[in-house]
Amino acid sequence: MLKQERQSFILREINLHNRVLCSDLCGQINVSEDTIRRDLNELADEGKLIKVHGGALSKSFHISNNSSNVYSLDEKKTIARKVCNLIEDGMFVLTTGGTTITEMAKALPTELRATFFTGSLQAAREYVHHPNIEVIFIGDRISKSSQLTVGGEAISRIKQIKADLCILGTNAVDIEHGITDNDWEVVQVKKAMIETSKKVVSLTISEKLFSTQRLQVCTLDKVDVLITELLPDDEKLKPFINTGLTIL
Amino acid sequence: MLKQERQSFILREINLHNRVLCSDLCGQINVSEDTIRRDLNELADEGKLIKVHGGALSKSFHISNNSSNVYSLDEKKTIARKVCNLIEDGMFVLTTGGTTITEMAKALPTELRATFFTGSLQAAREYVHHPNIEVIFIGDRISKSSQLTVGGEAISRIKQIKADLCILGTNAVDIEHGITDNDWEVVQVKKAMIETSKKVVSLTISEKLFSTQRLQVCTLDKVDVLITELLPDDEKLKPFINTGLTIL
DNA sequence: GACTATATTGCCGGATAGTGCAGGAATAGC
DNA sequence: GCTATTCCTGCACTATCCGGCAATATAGTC
Repeated sequence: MLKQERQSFILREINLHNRVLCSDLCGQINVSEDTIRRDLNELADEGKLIKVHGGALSKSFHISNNSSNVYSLDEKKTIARKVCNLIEDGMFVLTTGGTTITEMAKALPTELRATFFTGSLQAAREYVHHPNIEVIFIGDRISKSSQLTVGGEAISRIKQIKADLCILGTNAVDIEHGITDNDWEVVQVKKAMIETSKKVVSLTISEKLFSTQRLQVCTLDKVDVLITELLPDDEKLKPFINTGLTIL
Repeated sequence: MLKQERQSFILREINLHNRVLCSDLCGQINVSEDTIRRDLNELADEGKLIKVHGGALSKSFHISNNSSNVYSLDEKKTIARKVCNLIEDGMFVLTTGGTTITEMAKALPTELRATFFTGSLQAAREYVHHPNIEVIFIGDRISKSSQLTVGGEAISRIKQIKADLCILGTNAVDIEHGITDNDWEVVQVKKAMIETSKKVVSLTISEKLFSTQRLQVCTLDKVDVLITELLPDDEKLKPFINTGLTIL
């Protein structure tokens, strides 16, 4: 293989997986690690990737996806790890957007093969980086405030999908009012998602428990699983357990 | 074998495999490696391929894999400024993705009020930042390599839109072969976009002029306006002017 | 046909690029 | 602290490149 070919291969690999290891690459391309290292150094000099000990990282990933200003990042990462366990190979998964969903997308195991449906630009951008996930975007008008598809067309598309799992990034949850939100159009979309899915999972940081907003998305009996960063036996979650929800 | 024969054989070979080796070719054609090398150098001077140590690479291959970081940013900004003049208030604009389109999105005047349709995640993310632009995303499966919507659903949606303007980020343009690309699914989408639009604008950096890829998107007579970073009276653009295209 | 100018090709020798390997330095993880 | 990788440097070997030269083929001219 020619040098330039090899470097292109490395760049493709990096755009796909966001990172590469010297040891992996030398197996895939069948050259010595020294050669790979030299390639990575050259590409790093050209500014096409970021060289790190043992491999290299995608530059775009690092710049565009710096989660530095995400609120409660650690909590969201904890949530992300938990929700990954619910997703199995071959599933059809319908998701909303938001930072929690974005963190989940990053935490998805590499070997997972599933089909993800979403109307969120942020979420879709994360999903496409995953090597084995098929991404279907639900089209229609994009709401500027939420960067989410809204509108009748989107809703009728969603209703055609019979998803195994619906993963909702949730703004407010309360025993009495269930899941609530503040954007009418987004609520319509979420309602459609819940309706068409076999199992509904709500992700939320504990701070948003017992809070409400103006518009109801659904009552708690529509929700199957509630995931927060807390341990399932936490005192705060007791009232939710009593409603019959599964807590993770 | 004649020299021209040999060179066109090499070009065919390169379009087929994206790369050739000096050592392989001299066996196939039965001439010395020196002759092959001279041929490759000539073809490289004419801009028909990229010469590298040990062989040569297809130009398209090289460009498409290099665009991951912002390649030729200044040129793209120049293009962006020119295309903005074509967009008027109230228009329905259909666009593809790519870095050139992304630059255009950033350059759109704040007071412009128009409706933009796209299947590109990158482009959509830029459009939503604009205060007065309505963004409609064309949904369906997202192609990982191009981060663009592809598939029959997308194509049938596109055909329902009667756009005033279709703005194509273009990978390769040539007098004889028109606009060409290398991803079958993306080509189908672009074809649909061209078909349904009143006016078709092609954006490309001059480096991609006179280059071809494997699959034809459309012939030049389908294109109304060609925009590059060059001045309209540039020598390189002469052949395109002769075809009746408007050059900006 | 004879001659000349030019293009094309193959070959040679020195220069250069690309690769792998070895050994010591640097780094990450425990 | 220690150990295991990973990194870097210098070196050797090979493939490739480049310029010049000679042989041959081609085209045009008288």
